[in-house]
Amino acid sequence: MSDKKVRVRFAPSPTGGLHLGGVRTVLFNYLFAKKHNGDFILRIEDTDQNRYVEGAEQYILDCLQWCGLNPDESPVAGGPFAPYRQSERKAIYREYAEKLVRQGHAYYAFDTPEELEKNRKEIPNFQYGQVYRDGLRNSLSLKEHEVNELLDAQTPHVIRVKMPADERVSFNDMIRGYVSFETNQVDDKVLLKADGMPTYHLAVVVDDYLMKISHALRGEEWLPSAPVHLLLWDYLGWKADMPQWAHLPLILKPDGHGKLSKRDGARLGFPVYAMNWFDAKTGELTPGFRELGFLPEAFLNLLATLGWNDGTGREIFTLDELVDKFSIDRVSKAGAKFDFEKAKWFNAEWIKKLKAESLKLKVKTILEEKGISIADDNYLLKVIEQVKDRCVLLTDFYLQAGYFFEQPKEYDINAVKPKWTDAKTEFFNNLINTLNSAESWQSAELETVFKALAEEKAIKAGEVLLPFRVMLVGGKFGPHVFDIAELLGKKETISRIIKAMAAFGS
RNA sequence: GGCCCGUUCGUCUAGGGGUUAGGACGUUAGAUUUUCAUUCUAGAAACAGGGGUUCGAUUCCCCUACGGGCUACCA
Repeated sequence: MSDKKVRVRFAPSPTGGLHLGGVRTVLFNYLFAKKHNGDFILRIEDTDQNRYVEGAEQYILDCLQWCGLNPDESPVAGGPFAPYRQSERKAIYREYAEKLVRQGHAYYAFDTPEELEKNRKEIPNFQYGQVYRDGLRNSLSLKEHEVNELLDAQTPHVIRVKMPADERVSFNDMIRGYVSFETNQVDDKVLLKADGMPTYHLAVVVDDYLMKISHALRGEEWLPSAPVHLLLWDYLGWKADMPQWAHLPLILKPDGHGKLSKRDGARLGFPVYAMNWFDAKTGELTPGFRELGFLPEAFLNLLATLGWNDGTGREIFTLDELVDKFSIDRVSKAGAKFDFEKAKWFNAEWIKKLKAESLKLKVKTILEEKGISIADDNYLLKVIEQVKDRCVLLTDFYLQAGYFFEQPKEYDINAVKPKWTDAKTEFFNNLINTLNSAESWQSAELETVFKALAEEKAIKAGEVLLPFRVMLVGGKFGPHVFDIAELLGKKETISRIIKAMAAFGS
């Protein structure tokens, strides 16, 4: 690593929710920056007015905050290179685009979208570049006075980069190694749109330069446009300051093939966004990992190990540990299919790993959303400790912990009824009395008392254990019954037995 | 179609000229838990194909196949 300060950026466009691939790109940028004591910058690419969605910027900020990947500089945090919203930097881009035109590396193009559309339809393999640019309406093909007239008349136009002929552009990708392109194959990308907004190609170069970005980590889908960016860095005279590139492998659909997309979530039954995203334009709600019950620690962890590993076989890492272990040369080249089962495993591991105290707030929220009010935080802590090993998602706490706070609304009758006998009725009636007179209320003692009574009534403990569980819990699940009874307390336990007896219809 | 990138169990991956090709998820079987889950043990499961180079190739090279990405006044 050179002694130049490491500065990386993530530049999402506020056109929708934050995708899995997006979060992973942020994460890798963040890890890389922090690993080298550098800065992580958030820039907003809000230059596409057609696709811009109100609220998306805030949503992205919220996602990053949920994940704990807070930027050092951003439209909100501010910073020395403000503004960080590209729409607010419009004038800057125009200046550089015009400079490129003056240098002869870019030109004005007056073709309308309709004309271009027609060409694409009629000419096979049409591309605005080497082969066809002379036949189109631009400042390269038109006479100077014609161009000036068009410009004076405020004719809508774009600025396109002029790709050179017969050159080979190459660079060394931090992940892929040597990559090279033939300039003849690359088209003259639009740099500045007719509305004066820059395209990604111009903006990324100008902003990365101005914001002193040292390393650019982005998705592999950007690889084909890398030569455009490389050339721009060169033409603008900034070659020496060009960041080092890294193109991250894509996250693919778990079935079939292709890049994971928003639609896949609904189709395959798992989220593809970090958090719920409500699109105000379409009125559509796309579910997120957070609301499904994922811990941010697990979410980050699973994303980090999708395409990266530390070489030891270890899979569970905290964010700090990831920062410590991260190394760009251990990022794999091949795309990874997303596996929701493994994602859930990560979450289960994290729920087990985290202390009840760390889970408390989130569990409390989930229970309260289900209408369960929590009066005693200490009690909640004990409950969480009891059940957290059996939860895969945070939302599982409703099923696994809910009965500690309210009596079962219904019982798994089928588990009890067929084997119910008068002897059992008698047993439980006796049990109520026994428990009523119990002096202490400890799990182990309750178990002793319970079993002694069973023996006295000549009933196998196993015969009444399950009914007892169903009385307290409502179903055939949960921790050790007597631990549950202990937590529930004397009064509540007895009350549940009485209530259930009635429900069992005995 | 063109260009670019990629290819180890079903999935995520480790490895790397000579290995019983390792781990994890999932799966199967068993143990423990008088429920369920956890936990534990064991099992099945992979180097895309063809040519080189080499004493030896899954590993290096080439070709093919397959997969993916890009090919917008979207990012």
